[in-house]
Amino acid sequence: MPELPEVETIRRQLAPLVVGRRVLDAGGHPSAKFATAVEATGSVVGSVRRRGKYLLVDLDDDRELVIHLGMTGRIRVREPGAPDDIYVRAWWDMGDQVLELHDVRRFGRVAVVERGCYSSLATLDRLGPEPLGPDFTPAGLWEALGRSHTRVKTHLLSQRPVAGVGNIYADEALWRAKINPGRRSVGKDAAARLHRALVEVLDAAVRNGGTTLRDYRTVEGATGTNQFHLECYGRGGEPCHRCGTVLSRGVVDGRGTTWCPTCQAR
DNA sequence: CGCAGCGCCTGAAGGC
DNA sequence: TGCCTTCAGGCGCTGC
Repeated sequence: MPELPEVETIRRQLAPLVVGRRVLDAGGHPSAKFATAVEATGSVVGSVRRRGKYLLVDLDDDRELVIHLGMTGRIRVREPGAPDDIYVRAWWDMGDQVLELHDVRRFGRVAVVERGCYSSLATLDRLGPEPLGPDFTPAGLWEALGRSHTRVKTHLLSQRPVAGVGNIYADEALWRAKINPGRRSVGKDAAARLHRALVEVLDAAVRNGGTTLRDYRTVEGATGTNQFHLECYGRGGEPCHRCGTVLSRGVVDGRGTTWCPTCQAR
């Protein structure tokens, strides 16, 4: 599941391949989530940016192509004329190469919008600060968490207190910060620990090229290596690396969750 | 406006 | 072996 580190890894690889190139033709799966890919036809690609888990491809006519990878989305750049692949949900032909969104489960989506106008994309429109940028602060996180009584993990997944955190890094950061994922309020000290944990976990994951559990691949088709550094996610039933207690596995607001019942006691 | 609950998707894995 | 069920889960939408 591509979260911030995975999308950032993709962004870095994609940018030099497409910047300055013109979209000669484009198309998408007939569903509304992908059909608007065609609207980028004729535009020239500017910079490739990222906000949270959203890939933002600037176009030269004050518009931008927004791509979300959902659960199983992959970005590929291939030579034209390759055999059909039934899972290509959107494509942009740039002449001697084709940019593709490959997405088995179709949880991803594509949109072409006026630059910075995200009213049609509610989550992006109300996205929290970038966790690896200057706007993400311990005090700001504490304040954001205090505005809600939603369980802290669920709140993180909403993308509002901070951008780009999904199930893997939520579990990792909460474990590192020693916060129970089901808590409905977080004190100032705990918020500061969570802030630090999020920055450390996400920064390390970017340096490791993302976490590949099953579907995630870089633009070049490689796997990340961060899966070898996970302390909590996917380790239910195994001993906590801090205290040795067997990690619990359960469901928090419908999301599979792993935590240490000792380090992260209520 | 906030938020809980539901539906979208399909391959993999497990049960019998 | 093969069929069936369950699971994975980000996010948009609906309705209270």
